[in-house]
Amino acid sequence: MLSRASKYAILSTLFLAEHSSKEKKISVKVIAESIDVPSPFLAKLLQQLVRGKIISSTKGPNGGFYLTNKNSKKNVCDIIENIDGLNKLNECFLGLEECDSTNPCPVHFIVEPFKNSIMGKFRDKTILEFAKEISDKGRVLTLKDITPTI
Amino acid sequence: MLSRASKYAILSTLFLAEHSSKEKKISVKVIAESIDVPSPFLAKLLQQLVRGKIISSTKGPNGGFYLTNKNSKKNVCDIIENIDGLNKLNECFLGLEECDSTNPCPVHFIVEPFKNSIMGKFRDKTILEFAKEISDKGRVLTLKDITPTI
DNA sequence: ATATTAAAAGATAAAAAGGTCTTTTTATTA
DNA sequence: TAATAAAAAGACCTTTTTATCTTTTAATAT
Repeated sequence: MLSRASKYAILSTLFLAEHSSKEKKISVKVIAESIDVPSPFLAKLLQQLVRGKIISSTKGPNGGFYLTNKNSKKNVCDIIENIDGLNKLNECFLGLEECDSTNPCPVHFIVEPFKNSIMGKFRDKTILEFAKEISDKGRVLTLKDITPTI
Repeated sequence: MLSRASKYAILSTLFLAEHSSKEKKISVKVIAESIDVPSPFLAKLLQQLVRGKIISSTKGPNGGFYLTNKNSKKNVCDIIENIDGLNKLNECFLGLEECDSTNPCPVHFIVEPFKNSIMGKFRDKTILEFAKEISDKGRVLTLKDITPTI
């Protein structure tokens, strides 16, 4: 569905929304360990998100990554667009070049409503709102194996 | 979403359902040209589908690929399962190891209903029914650029 | 100023996906 | 039974994705 890159980017951004601020920047290393993702790879992604103005960063001691208010009004679609490109999500389920309601692929009318509505939700909710939901409802935010040690 | 391999496999199987029979077997070359897909790569996939009993084949002159009645009662899920494995479609949208209604990822309740409904449809309709719909409604079945030359 | 800390940048490597080519096997038909 | 046609099998290549490592740049604190 999405590339790992996009998934890591989404998780990181949500993590920053929940845990960082202009006063409390977070290093790649910490983010990578928290969501359990390879840190040099994540560094690349975060740099790209900075260039895309999805997140912010400063160098040096006490530097790191964080979200400005403006950043936190971005949405999940913006992240996907920045990393994978949006047509990754929009393209035909069977990979046909031309596939729309006038020239549909065999599964077009099964898949289309699904795609529209999911895209809608990923555009409607800001990162901030997602992050709020996460802390309110205690959603999972890591690739770590969370199976409890009984 | 799906690998190209799965997409090619679905298109080929639907193509066979529409155009082949025990009496009219079709060679990789013809299938590959019809749906516009690289033929040596498709050969591999078709061989795998044969091993998975999704399609049938015979060697030698007038040999080729075709569907038996039993084959044509398989569904799209069977094809995906054979090529990508079903968890490719089932796995968490954000790639989390543990993601279900008790331990949901941030987008779980957005994505889950759609996944279920799409999977349902891919299980309900047989290849035969899909193929009928294609010939009835004239759905597109090729990766070729079908833009008309005006 | 200098040492330090952390991101940025770039080069490189490993793995997976996608694709090709060659040889072998098997069924058909002439 | 020999020639042929087509799948099966397997080795190999290419590109993309994922991941790592090293060096450079820029803030900050001392």
